[in-house]
Amino acid sequence: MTAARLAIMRAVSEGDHLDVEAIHRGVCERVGQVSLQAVYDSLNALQRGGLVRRIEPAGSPTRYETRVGDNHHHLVCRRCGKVTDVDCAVGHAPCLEPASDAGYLVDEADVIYWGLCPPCRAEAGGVPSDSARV
Amino acid sequence: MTAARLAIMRAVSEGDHLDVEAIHRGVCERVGQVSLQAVYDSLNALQRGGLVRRIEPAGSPTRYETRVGDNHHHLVCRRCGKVTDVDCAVGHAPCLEPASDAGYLVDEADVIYWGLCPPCRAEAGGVPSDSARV
DNA sequence: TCCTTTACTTGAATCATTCAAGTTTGCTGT
DNA sequence: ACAGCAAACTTGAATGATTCAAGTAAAGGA
Repeated sequence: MTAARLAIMRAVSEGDHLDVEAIHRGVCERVGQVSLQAVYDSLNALQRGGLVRRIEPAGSPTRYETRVGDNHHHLVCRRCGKVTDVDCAVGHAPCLEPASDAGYLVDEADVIYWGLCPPCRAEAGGVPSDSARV
Repeated sequence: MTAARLAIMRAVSEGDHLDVEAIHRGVCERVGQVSLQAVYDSLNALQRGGLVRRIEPAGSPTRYETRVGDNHHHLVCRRCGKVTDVDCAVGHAPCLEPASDAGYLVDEADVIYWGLCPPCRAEAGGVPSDSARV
């Protein structure tokens, strides 16, 4: 566990669901020049080790958080991409076990709620024809 | 609505969560040479029109299905990428509304159950050290 | 101190998807 | 029938996040 990796952990835990580029910037601010690939490499290692969690919303770059080990989900803004944590809605049973598992050995349930975050909602609210799509 | 687009609809509805390349192949078999970009373009149009649904599991290319309008989810195999439909586990309330919406205007809940499909499970089952990761 | 492993660097490659620009097609109104 | 127009399609190039490759540096164990 090196200085660079500690800086990555700090950047991820102090940031709010940052993407790799943002983490890279944060790390460089703290410990000087670190290559982007080192950040990719380290994040993969940290994820394998269970220290960070990956969030991969469709159509936007991967993000990372340090809240691991619990069963929580995410709200993702369709407009700005912001990610917000949500606790699991239903205890944990239905979230980890589908109605029928079709023979699958399920080990994780990934739940993403898509919508508009408050600021984007306010901006889009002025244009009724836009929000009609919802 | 052209012949090419009808062929796309047929390929998607007869296939099992195909990706764009597979749809393209299916379309070409039916109606002759169609460009890949036409397929991308048409699939986007069909999705905007609500005729097909997009499934974008992290780390694998986008897939399409024609089962739209209902609230169902997906099992995705970590090993081979196969996608299988699952009905919603809990009525529909918790699936469309998170415990706390944090002010978001939520319009969709995306649920993916990750695991191993039966064939991959059988193959991986022989190596206990692998399944320990689960 | 030597040796092996892990971390890191630079540079190039990959791959799905989109952008751009121009051409063809098919329909609408006159 | 025909001009005009929008949608569909084609080819070719670009984008961008991520990974691969190969070599260097640093760190820890014997």
